[in-house]
Amino acid sequence: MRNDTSSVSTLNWEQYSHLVEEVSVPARTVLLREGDVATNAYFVKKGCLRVWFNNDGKDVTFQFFFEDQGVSSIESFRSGKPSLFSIESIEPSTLWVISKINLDVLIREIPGYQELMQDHILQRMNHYARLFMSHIKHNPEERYLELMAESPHIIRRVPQHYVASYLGITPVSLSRIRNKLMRQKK
Amino acid sequence: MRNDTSSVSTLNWEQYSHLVEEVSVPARTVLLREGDVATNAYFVKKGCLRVWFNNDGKDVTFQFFFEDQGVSSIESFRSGKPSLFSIESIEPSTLWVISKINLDVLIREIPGYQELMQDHILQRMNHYARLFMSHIKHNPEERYLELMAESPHIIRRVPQHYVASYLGITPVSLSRIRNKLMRQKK
DNA sequence: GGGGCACGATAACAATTGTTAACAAATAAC
DNA sequence: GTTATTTGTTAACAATTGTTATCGTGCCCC
Repeated sequence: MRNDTSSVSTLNWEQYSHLVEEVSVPARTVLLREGDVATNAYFVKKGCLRVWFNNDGKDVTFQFFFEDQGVSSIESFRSGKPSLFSIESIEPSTLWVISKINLDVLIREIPGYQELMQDHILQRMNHYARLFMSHIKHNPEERYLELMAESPHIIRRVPQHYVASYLGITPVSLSRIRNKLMRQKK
Repeated sequence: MRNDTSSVSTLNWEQYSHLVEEVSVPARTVLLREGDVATNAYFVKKGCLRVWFNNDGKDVTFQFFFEDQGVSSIESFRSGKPSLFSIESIEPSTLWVISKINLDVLIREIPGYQELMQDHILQRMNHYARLFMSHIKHNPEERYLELMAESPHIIRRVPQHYVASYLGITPVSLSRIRNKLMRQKK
């Protein structure tokens, strides 16, 4: 399996308005369905998204996107093969949508795109490496505390059962961990 | 924390013998100690290495390297800052060692080094992403079975307690999982 | 070949997590 | 406003994992 969701570096999208379309969607709207071929890339203007795949009938959420982040299935986008995951809105969201064809134009228009992309991939590599290392060195409670410290916006805006999935535990277990931490705090 | 061990793509090291030195080390030899600044990069000719860091007095092993793979702390190497992890031999090993200065020369001599590096980083990103996703979708037993299927050489050559650490569980638990799988097989 | 060390299996017990189900509370849909 | 749906909490029980300790084996070193 190849995983490669990708947040395109911050750009001033307004100036490329001839190539991108602004779209508003309600909460829980699927933008790309697992198994379909990606034809668009998205950039979050307002709201948030999650990326997930089906594992024996259960959602596994492995990434969240918020304002000023871009997301697409690069692999499906480039290869034309079915995407291995779905992209879905969590909150009602406003997005810039760009088609594959227009993105190719855009790439030629942006100076230093290669370098942007290189930096971006290096950043993502470090992100995943840290996630992996967090899992082998911390237990679920510690991972939750780490997430609270490093990404409080995720805790604040993402429904708890998606956070549980992201932490690799069940919603019930996360609820218990929160309960335990609350009791300790008092 | 920044994580960036890196296996340089396969190269014919013999032809660069004026820049690299061949060194043999016994098992359990530390090549780079956590906290020290990296001055060398290594390439495994024979044997295997592990990369680990100290977490509250306990080893956490998060990567293994075998024949024809290169390893260094790129970050420490580039920035001159202390390395966040140690590199240590598991088996008696023969390595090609290259100094920072000579690597810079080498980089200029290798045609298409940038592209090699780009590919390499993309590969590593996918590797870490898969490791992370494996952790949130599988339990320890499933992860062990996956490791057996995808990296049997790790199971074969790496001491079990390092494998346990890599899987994010205790040696005792891994021993139980193996015992359970053996009993099921009969 | 004796002594230490690394490695792995197992036992006993505590702690955590998964599973299933029932029940609130909040939100969305009509 | 009433009805569904989604989300979160809690309980009860099973299963798994962590912790600590003991034991045995194999290996290296002197």
